[in-house]
Amino acid sequence: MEPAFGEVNQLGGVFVNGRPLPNAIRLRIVELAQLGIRPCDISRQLRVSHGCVSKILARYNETGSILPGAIGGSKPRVTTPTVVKHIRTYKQRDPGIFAWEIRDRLLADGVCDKFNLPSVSSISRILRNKIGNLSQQSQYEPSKQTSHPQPQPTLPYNHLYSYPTPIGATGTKMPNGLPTVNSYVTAPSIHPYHPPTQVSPYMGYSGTTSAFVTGPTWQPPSGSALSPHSCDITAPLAFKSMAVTRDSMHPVTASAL
DNA sequence: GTCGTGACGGTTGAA
DNA sequence: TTTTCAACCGTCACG
Repeated sequence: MEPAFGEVNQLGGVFVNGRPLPNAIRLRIVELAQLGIRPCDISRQLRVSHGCVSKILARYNETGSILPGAIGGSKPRVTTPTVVKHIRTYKQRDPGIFAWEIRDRLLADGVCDKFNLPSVSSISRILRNKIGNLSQQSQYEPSKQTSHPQPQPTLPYNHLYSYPTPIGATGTKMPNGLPTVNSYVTAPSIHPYHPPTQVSPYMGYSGTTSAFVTGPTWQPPSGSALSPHSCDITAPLAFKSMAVTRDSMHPVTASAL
């Protein structure tokens, strides 16, 4: 894991395997596409594989976000304290109850929905590990809250996955639920990347990534009709805040520094 | 020549 | 502290 130099693709572009392209590049891809430039030309121009261009554009069309998905982590926990509590209750009421019956009951009682319903094996594990050796009082009883409270499990991934509409926090969102491309634009706002001082994997892109926002070759679109999502150019901060919340994903800052 | 897609090797972070 | 696992990434090759 020493991505200081990155790798060079067939087009001569530099990338870091396993890491997302910089936001500036991603943004540039979307911008060029909206200017009517074909993906194959974008691919050549930015030296990004056409598969990647295709993927980023597809994602943008689908989610309205140029940002990559959340890398790493685990699925949100479904065995919340509440769920465990209910399972324990079911078990106490009916010691012979099967895990699958508990599962059905959790669903029927509205404790869980189909999205956060624990698997039978999870329930079995709970019965074995948390309830089987539970004396009488619960470790989740408020009166027994000696350790730190369990992290609220109903939102564990939301903070990561919320950025398909990444600027929702700032309220810059189009009626269709998608942010505008232009909301990401405006040079000073796109500063998630420290300019590659020495050896950035992205120096292969016709200059630094900051060249995309400050260089003479790219004028930020001024809210013309090129955005299918209309033209809100009032959100330079939107991108900035988004970048801040996701700055950990930045290849340069995360890997090369 | 263009584009969509799946395999692949890689990174990441929660459990 | 280390390992495991499942998410994601971009590239490449194929059709």
